[in-house]
Amino acid sequence: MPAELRPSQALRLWHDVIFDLVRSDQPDLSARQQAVLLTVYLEPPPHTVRALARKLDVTKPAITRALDTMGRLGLLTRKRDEADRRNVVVQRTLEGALAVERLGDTIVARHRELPL
Amino acid sequence: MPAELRPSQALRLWHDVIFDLVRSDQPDLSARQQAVLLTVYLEPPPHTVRALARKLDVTKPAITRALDTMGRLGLLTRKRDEADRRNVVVQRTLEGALAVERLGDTIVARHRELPL
DNA sequence: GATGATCGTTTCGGAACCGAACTGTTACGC
DNA sequence: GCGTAACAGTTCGGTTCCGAAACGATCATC
Repeated sequence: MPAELRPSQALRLWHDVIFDLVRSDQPDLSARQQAVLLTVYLEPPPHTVRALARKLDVTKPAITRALDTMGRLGLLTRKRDEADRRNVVVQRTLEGALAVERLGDTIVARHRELPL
Repeated sequence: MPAELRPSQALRLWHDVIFDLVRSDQPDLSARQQAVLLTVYLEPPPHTVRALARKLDVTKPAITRALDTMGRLGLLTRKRDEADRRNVVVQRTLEGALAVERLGDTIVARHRELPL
C-alpha cells in the first residue's frame, strides 16, 4: 500500500490521466475495452471469451466486439485453443504491451505531479 | 506528491477502478464523457461548450452530445449565460457531485488495497 | 454414432456516436 | 444601423455499439 491518497487527489489523478487519453491521438477505448485489455495484460493467462464475459459481467457478444476492435488496432490477437477447439484464447501483442506500458507511465507521471 | 507509485501498481489501480466502473450498474461513460464531467467538477467555472471543446481538443458537437447524454442522466445541466447570451454555461448537479464523489472513493479504496 | 452441452461468432433492429457542414442567435466594431 | 465574428445547436451520412436470439463447430457421454 503506497501511502494514503485523498479523494481530491484521486479525482485529480483520474481527471489528468483521462485528459491525456482523450487528447492523445491514440484511438480512445471505451471503459469495457480498457477493462478487457488490462485484464488480459495483468491477469495470468489463459483468457477465454467466456471467462472475460463472466468476469466483467457483460454479454459474450460484447467481448467478441471488443476483441474485434482491439484486434483491428493490433492490441491483441485471438487463437484457437488446440486442446479444446471450442475455446478461443486471447493473446498479447507487442503493440498492446507498449500501449499498456504507456498508460502505466502516464498514470505514474500524473501521480508524481499531484499537488499536496 | 503522495509517495511514489510503480508502473505495475499504477496499472493495477487503473484496472481495478475500471473494473468497478464496468461492473457497476451505473451508466458507463466514455472517456470523453468522463473527461468533461471531471473537468466541470474539478476545474473552476465557468465552463462553456467551446472552452471544453478546445481544452479536450474535440469538436463542438462531441461536447454537445456529451452534455446531452450526461444531462439526461442528471449529472449536469446547461444554462444560458445571461451576461453573454451566446454562451451556455455547464452547471453541476447534486447527482453529478455524488457520482464524482463515488468515483473518488472507489479510486481511494482500490489504491489502499494495492499490493506492495 | 447419436445426443446434449458448451464454445465463440453472427444476425437483428435499435440506439449512440462520429466529424463536416450548416443554421439561428447574439455581441461587437465600424 | 450594418456587417462580421463568435457562440451553441442541428443536420447529414456513415460507423460503432448494444443485448437477445439463433447459429455452426466442437467436445463429452452414453
